Amino acid sequence: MSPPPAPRKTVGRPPRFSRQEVVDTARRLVDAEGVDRLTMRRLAAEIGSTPMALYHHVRNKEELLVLLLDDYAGRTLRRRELPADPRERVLAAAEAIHRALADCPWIVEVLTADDLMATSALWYVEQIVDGLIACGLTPEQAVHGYRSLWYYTAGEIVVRATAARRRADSDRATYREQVFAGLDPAELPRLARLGARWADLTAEDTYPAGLRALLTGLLARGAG
Amino acid sequence: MSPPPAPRKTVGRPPRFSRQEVVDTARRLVDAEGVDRLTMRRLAAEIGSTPMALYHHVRNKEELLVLLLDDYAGRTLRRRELPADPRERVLAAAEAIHRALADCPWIVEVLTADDLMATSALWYVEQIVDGLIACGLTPEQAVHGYRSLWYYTAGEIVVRATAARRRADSDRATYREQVFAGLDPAELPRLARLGARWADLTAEDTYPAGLRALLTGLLARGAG
DNA sequence: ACCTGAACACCGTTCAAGT
DNA sequence: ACCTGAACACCGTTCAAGT
Repeated sequence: MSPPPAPRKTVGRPPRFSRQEVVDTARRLVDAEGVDRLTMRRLAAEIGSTPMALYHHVRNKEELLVLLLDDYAGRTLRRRELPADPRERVLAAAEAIHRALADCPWIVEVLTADDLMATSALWYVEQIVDGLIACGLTPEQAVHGYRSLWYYTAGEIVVRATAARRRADSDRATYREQVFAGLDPAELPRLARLGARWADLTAEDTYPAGLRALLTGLLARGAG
Repeated sequence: MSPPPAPRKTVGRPPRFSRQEVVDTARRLVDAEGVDRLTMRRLAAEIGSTPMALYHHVRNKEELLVLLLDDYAGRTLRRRELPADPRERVLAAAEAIHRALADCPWIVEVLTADDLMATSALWYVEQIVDGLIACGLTPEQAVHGYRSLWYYTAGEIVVRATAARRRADSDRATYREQVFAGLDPAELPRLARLGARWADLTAEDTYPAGLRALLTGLLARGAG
């Protein structure tokens, strides 16, 4: 009903900086010093302004982080050629999303609701849903399948990132080794027998294999 | 080589409170007011002490959170009867872990490295690994399979929790609806056609179905 | 050994006022 | 409309001293 608001001209004071400049500066700050150092005060100083000026461009810090992630996804998730075979297309699209997130170490702090991905990575979501339908799933099954793939992918990212963060803390690694070394074989025979190998086995990158297994299962269900 | 340190008796000042009291009080605080309100200062006030006294019982706030999660897992993940059939046993164990975490809304802040679970939920991990081996996987495949199930489970929890947190923000839901309503059918035909149904479809609980699909795929790979 | 008080070096955000 | 300054109500953690 109502038309888009007409561009107001020269009402009030002209802006000293834009929302995009806020996001760009935040990105530079995060890349250079890590997400912990991204504070409203620090960012304002970097821009050469005051903390409160930022609140004219973003609602609050959470919105800034969402903007930052969208910006990141928009620039790393460029469309690329995907395989024609639908199954391979689903795998390639999921792996593209996974790779983009894995290369973004601050992602976990920002987190990962599914509607966050949806704004910037919709093209890849489309490829996954379409590929699943081409493999024989109904549209409903395809959406549910996409969600399962997304849970698996997001989980791998989160677990990987927290594990990496904890690895810095060598005491904790030692503690886990002690736990696994001291397991009672009568109580937990499988884990006790695995013992020290647990650390090596869980250090391997099993994302692609698990992704394929999940897709196999999703298609088996759809077919059955 | 060195024996465990002999229990020192009456050296220095007797403690006013124990580490377990710190954890118990923290749990009460989190249950009553949410994890955001758990600060060292608030907790010290609740205990009737000073912030710095806490640092004699926990190394820092992060250790306190890990302790808290372990405590929670220890009291909710009690062992229960699981099905004899190995496939059903794996599903039941994964669902038990999932349920425990889903009932714990502050879990995402604490996060979720796999060695965290391992200390308190080892019995369930054992059931999963053992069940996978009984289904025909090698021990190595079983550990990798457990990890895939854990990624999927952790991802569902994280996505669910952030989605719930964002649901309070009704602007964002409206925003997503707008995005889906305004999709170009020529660009993203599948998503455009799904349109408003996306919200309903993604609101459904698909954890159990995806879990079964993943397990099916893991066992198919193991067998093939 | 355990606890306290004071301090350091910060946060995100609101409010009232300026241009 | 946009920006500033000052303030509010907090943080986690260190340090030096007390018992």
